[in-house]
Amino acid sequence: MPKIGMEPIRRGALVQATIHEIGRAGSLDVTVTQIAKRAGMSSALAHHYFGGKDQIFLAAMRHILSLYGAQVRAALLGAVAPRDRVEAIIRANFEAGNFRPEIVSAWLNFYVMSQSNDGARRLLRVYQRRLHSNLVYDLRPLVGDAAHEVADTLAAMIDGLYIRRALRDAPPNAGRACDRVLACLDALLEAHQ
Amino acid sequence: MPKIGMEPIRRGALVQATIHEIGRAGSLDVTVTQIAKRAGMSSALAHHYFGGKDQIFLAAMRHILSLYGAQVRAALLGAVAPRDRVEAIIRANFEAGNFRPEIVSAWLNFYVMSQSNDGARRLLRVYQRRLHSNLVYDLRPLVGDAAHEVADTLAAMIDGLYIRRALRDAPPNAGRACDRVLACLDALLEAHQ
DNA sequence: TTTTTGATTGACTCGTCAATCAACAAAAAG
DNA sequence: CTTTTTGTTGATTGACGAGTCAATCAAAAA
Repeated sequence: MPKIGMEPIRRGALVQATIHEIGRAGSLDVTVTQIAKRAGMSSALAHHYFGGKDQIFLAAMRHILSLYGAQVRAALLGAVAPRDRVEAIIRANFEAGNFRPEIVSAWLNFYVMSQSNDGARRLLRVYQRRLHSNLVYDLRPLVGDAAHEVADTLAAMIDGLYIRRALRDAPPNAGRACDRVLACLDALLEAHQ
Repeated sequence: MPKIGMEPIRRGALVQATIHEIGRAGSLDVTVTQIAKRAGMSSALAHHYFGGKDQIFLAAMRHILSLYGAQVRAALLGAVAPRDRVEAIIRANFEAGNFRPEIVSAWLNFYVMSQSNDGARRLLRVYQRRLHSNLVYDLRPLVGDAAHEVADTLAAMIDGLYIRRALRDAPPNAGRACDRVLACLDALLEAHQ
């Protein structure tokens, strides 16, 4: 069975399995053996490819973030006017997949991890900066110097709505939440002329 | 030394030590022995009084929540008009102590814990419900049936701003964040007549 | 004074888990 | 047909940590 070119396949399988297991457990209390088993290999192989448990988690999070980034970029392709672009960014954040339980679990644990792990902290900062600057870029034509302020407000709302999914049996306000942010956006735009 | 009536003192010391250690570690990867040591006793005694690690964490979180509740109640004493009362609730959430690193750490870990621990889930739901109903009570005279919607928006912003403190070296926008929520509140009130 | 009772701990058990390693299998290279 | 490279695992190690228990200590009650 051992063919060549297994590495990317194994890495991908481990990343998928990690996300799945984190979702199942709701925490990072997941053993490398569990992850490896779900990915169809031994724990030794997981260590071989990733080096350690933290690396596996970071790889999973990097994967989630890259999907997220692609969604935002895709959403921005069809939008031209600043107002539409801001809406597109917000909508991208609320796309179906992003609120799956495993993804929410991963995010919550990622926040915790970023408090003690340098790699996670850097990664989180990248995400926050990118969201912020994306928003500011299109908000500036709309509200001028208040762009930073409005961007922070919107970003906080987006993150906050994630937290409210921490309760497993949260009400099914999937797109409802998105509309709420958009309503807030309109109110803020109005307030700044 | 063994006198009578030690229990409440020991429990209090353990709760304090737990909050402190969670802040130090940034995660729940804290041993009962560490906590007990900081509280000036053996780990066996911690188990004796609380029964298990989870119970200790929950007690710490209940303590944090009770302090928070008291702050909100105190803030509401001086406010009469609905608009002022809503502002009081928001300001209470941003009071100095609530954003200390240990408290933020405790909250982040609490969210994670609530995904797998029933006690934590119940406790979190209590907090969310109370904040929501407090806000709705005073928002209804201001915006009518939109009160629920506005309350959710404000609650999400408050929670979201907590998350942004996950990065240890977050910018020192202590009261700045509060003003941002208030600005959003005004914009939303305006939007709903 | 004796007994009871709460406070307290050191030592121990039992389980878990990350990480390592030696060894084996198959394909590619020479 | 050897040698090297890549893939793969079972077995093991070493450390750590939650929870238990029997035993000790001192005050208070009888």
